[in-house]
Amino acid sequence: MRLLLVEDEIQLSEALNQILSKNKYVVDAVYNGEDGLDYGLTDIYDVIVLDIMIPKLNGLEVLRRLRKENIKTPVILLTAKGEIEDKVKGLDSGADDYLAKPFSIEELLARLRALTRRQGEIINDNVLEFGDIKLNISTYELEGPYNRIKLSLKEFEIIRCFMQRPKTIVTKDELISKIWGYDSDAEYNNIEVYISFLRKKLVYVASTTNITTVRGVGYKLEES
Amino acid sequence: MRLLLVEDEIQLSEALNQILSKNKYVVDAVYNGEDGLDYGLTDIYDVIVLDIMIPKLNGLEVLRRLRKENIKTPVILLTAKGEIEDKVKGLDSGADDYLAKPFSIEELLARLRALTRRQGEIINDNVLEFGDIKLNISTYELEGPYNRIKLSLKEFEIIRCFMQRPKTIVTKDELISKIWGYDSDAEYNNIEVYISFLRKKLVYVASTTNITTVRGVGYKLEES
DNA sequence: TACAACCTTAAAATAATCTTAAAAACACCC
DNA sequence: GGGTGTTTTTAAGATTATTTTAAGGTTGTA
Repeated sequence: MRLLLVEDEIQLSEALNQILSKNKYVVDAVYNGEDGLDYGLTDIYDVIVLDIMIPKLNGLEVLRRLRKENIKTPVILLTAKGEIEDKVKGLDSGADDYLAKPFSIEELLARLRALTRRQGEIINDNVLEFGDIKLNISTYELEGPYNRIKLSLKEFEIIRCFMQRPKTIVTKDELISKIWGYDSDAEYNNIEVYISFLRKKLVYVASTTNITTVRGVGYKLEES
Repeated sequence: MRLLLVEDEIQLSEALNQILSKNKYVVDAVYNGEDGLDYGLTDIYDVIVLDIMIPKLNGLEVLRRLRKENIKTPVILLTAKGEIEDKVKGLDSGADDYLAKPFSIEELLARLRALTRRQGEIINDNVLEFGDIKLNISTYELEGPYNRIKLSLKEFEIIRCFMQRPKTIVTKDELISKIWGYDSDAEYNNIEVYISFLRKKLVYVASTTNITTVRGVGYKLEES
């Protein structure tokens, strides 16, 4: 689960980074609005934690521009006390949630869980499930009815995309920008190779799910 | 074993720092409540020694907020004589132990040992167990079915991390921040070297457990 | 049938990790 | 303080897993 943290107070940022990392988020921390926007635009994050009062470009502006560019990543805004009512709640800022400073870490974690859960996955501690397969987020292992097998990093990231929104099409471009980076020049064939690897492993664990190809578009994970 | 020392009297702080360091604690010293809270929130410490009468934010308040943020690090409160009865013992402050000034260093060390001992998973007096190996916390010895061998400090701390939560992945970054300090610039290769040492010692004691590597992520301790 | 998209496989390239040895730092003892 | 043994760090080459590339085969659709 990739998380972008945009917070200029170094102390707070580092504390949050530690705690979030401990809670299995892969955290990128930046310290001003400009960087926040740049990073956010890559669309590789599952959730963004965004302070409002930050240098160079304030949080609300960052959020507005992200939404304008059609980035739908869930955002939690961090606000100093009192800021919420006036500026934020009033306008439809496009945020998914707010949290007034000072906040409890537990509350932040709870809201993060809520936000990331709503994206369609069934989370069980740190396991992603669909049909008869389980993907262990912390061991990178894929488990089926009769077997379990280790996945490489790329294999893992790809099947994770599928399992986050099963039965829906994931395009090749989406996979490339999510896994290789948005400015990557990786070839479609790269994906095809990994899809082939993954299909073999799905057979190996004896799953009834399969990755079907949607010609000209991409792939989706289904139960057969 | 990482220790946070929150004490504003420079003389005392430095003296304690010296002694604690000599007793194998990795000490971070701060001199007021605010910093104490910030550092404590990072949740990287195994124990916190916290004076009550300190500037900016008093020790009890620091403790209260740590607990509110769900930081469970054991805390020893240092109190001037007479403070205990009134303020501390009465309220459920969340402290794990108290020590009235002036105290003997030996007493502090004893209580620290007691506090840090109670943390492990399967503890038998001061032995951590998993599979067919035992790790003696006070002698730094690793014991397997057919042998026993002394570990160096770093070797000990690393395998201790594994044995506190066996079968789960411990990342390299986690190990570095836990054992070398969170702002350390130790290289991954350091860990790799120690993992190699530890594997040899696991073979030497004829254990069936082994440290498996999860490429790109970290290591975990397993039974084979 | 022809073409484009896709699949599969093996090999080459890259990157992470392992292992060793030696240097440096540290602790201990006289 | 100097010598000795231990621990930690650094460095370099070997090993292994992963990722990329490339080439030829297969499939679906116009």
